[in-house]
Amino acid sequence: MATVHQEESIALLKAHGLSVTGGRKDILVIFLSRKGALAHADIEKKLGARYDRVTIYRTLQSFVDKGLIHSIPTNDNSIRYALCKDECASGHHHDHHVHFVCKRCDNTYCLDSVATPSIKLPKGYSINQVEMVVSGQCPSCQ
Amino acid sequence: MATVHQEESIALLKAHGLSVTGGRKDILVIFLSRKGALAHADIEKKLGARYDRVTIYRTLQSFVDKGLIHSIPTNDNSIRYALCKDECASGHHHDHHVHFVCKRCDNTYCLDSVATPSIKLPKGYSINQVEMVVSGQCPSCQ
DNA sequence: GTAACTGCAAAATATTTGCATCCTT
DNA sequence: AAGGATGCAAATATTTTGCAGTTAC
Repeated sequence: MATVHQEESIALLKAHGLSVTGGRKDILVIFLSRKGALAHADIEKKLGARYDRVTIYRTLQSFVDKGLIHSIPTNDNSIRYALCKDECASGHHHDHHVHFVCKRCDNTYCLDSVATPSIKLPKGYSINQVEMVVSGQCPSCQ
Repeated sequence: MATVHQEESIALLKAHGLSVTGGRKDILVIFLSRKGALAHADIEKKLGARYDRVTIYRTLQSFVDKGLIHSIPTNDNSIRYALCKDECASGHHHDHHVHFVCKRCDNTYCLDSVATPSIKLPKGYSINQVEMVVSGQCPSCQ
């Protein structure tokens, strides 16, 4: 199982034009094995002291740049990252799904099956991107 | 005009159970005269060196606590604050309107006239709050 | 007069940058 | 071998906390 994610992470890195290194593999495996979104601090905790904090910053940034992960806005100032779906091209994210934050267990999920509803804005606004973050309680916490 | 906001800010502070002080008045006047949302840094810049940075932190926090302003999540890690509508009670925000971030001028607007569309989640999720942030170009920047 | 707000100093935390070294391709 | 990734040190930025003095009610 860990092996599966190992190989998948290598393939993903290559597919996104990133060189395969230990740190990138390990961080990507964390994303692959844990479905929810992760904050910088979560990753640091899960990695133990294996990598420098600076490396994590740079790795996450490179993942975002290459369209491997995307950031999810939260109102508590903690940016979280989640894996992108295949449609995400480098630099152009098309994550038109809804993010769910559980107020009980604090996990963040990407509800891939739920599309962001279409929305109509007043005259003069052009829409580029829509982010929708729903909070409440997830199934495990009911 | 500035006078109008002065008096309005005093009334708002009292209505929300906050004592009226110079700093709170000045910060609230900024929110009242500038319709868009503001980040901590924006406020600090507009205030000049009149108040300590710590005071601004604490003032914003007290405004949020008392339901005077609410925070808007953005994906660039900068929390922005905007005035709440009347329906916002202390601690219980009911901001079911859409936030719009202009990618050109970087202003954030609360589109009060636009309600967040209703959404249906998979079984097991209970919805507590919905945040919707649309980005693109605002009318002034077209 | 009392409770709460403010400024200052300082601590704690988070993020960025430069550079030398090491690793991937 | 060359370019990029990493670790370390340090600079910078952000946020929090404690305390003494001041102000609002």
